[in-house]
Amino acid sequence: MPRPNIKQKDIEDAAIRLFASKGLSRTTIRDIAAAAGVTEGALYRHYPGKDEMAWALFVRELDRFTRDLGDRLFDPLLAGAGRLEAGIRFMYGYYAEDPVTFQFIMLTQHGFPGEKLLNEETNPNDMAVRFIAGLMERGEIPAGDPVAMAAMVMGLVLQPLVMHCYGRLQLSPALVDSVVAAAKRTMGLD
Amino acid sequence: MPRPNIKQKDIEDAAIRLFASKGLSRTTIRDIAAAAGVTEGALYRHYPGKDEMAWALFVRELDRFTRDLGDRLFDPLLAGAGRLEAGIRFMYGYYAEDPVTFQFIMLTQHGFPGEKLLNEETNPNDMAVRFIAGLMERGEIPAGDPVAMAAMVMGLVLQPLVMHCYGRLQLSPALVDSVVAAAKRTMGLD
DNA sequence: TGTACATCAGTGAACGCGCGTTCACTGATGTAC
DNA sequence: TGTACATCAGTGAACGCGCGTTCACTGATGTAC
Repeated sequence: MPRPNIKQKDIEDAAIRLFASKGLSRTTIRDIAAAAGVTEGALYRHYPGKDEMAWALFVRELDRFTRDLGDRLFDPLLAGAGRLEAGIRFMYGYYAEDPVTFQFIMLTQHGFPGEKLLNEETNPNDMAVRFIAGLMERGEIPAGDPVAMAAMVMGLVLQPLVMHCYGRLQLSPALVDSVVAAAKRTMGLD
Repeated sequence: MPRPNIKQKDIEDAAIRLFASKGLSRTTIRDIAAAAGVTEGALYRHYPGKDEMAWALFVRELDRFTRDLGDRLFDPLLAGAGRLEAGIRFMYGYYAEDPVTFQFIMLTQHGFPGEKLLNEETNPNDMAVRFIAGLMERGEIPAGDPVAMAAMVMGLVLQPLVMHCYGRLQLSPALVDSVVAAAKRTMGLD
């Protein structure tokens, strides 16, 4: 009856989609299995359990996103303003291309129990802090607390995307332009 | 054995505290009852169920916060810059005074199923949109999309508080000053 | 080339725990007379 | 003032469903000889 196949990707795609839309705890193993066209036991061929799967997918996607963001924020061909702009455009492009994964990354972070992530070095916040600290050290922007500045800029950049998730705000090239401009002004890069 | 008393406040305080720290779905009725020094059934004397209690508390606290925020953003004695500054200082003061409730308001919103809140008119986002739209109409700040501007400013203001929740960022008067300055610059109020 | 065997993703039914909820009860408080 | 009664917050034990997880199984694929 069963014809072996590569269902793992189906399971992971379904899990990310459901986690992103319903949240970790309101998504059940049965939800995922049904959406992937698989029985419940199949999940346990690839992951030891639901929580482990969620965490593994979260880390995988967050690492991928953070690494690509870092490529922009530390592009050796660009100066500070260009790096910031490239980083912001990357984030908005990523969201436009794969909103489900982006939402998964953004909204499920608060859903995990012990703050496992916050010790890691591979997350967008720490990346932004290092980027800003570098600019301050080289005198490209006024000195200050890089952690505070990173928080303000990340909030400014990401909140419009959150509002779009909730259908409150339309995305447009003009919006991205205004976010870039506002971020530059906030950092003192204009 | 039982001595009747006003345990309802104990239950609600415990619930808010647990919801804020562990999230809605990882907080159980037994957690709340134990923290409030009450048996599980007591909760059902005041609310029809767990979800209804969580939602009622959330709406109550969000309404209170939003109303007080509105008092600052529409203070007839102040102009635009003063209103913005008063609103931001109110939010940081509220967080400093009652971080548990603030965290409950900020972080549990994503934990509810159908986006019940987003239809309401009594939430900080809509308040900020109306505030900014008013400034644009009166020409106090450059015209633009008030929804987009509200998202950017709210993100800029709130993200440092989120980072403080996670122990990443210290709060200080200087930080609040820099947030106020950055918000004014973002809105074109300087 | 065919045969025997190990591997392993997926099945489908069952298990059992944790959770929200229920319910008959208790006893303190307030009120009518 | 005392007595009878309604009310109602809180008790504590139990219920039952939904959930994550388990497990004996199936059958397709790859490999050794």
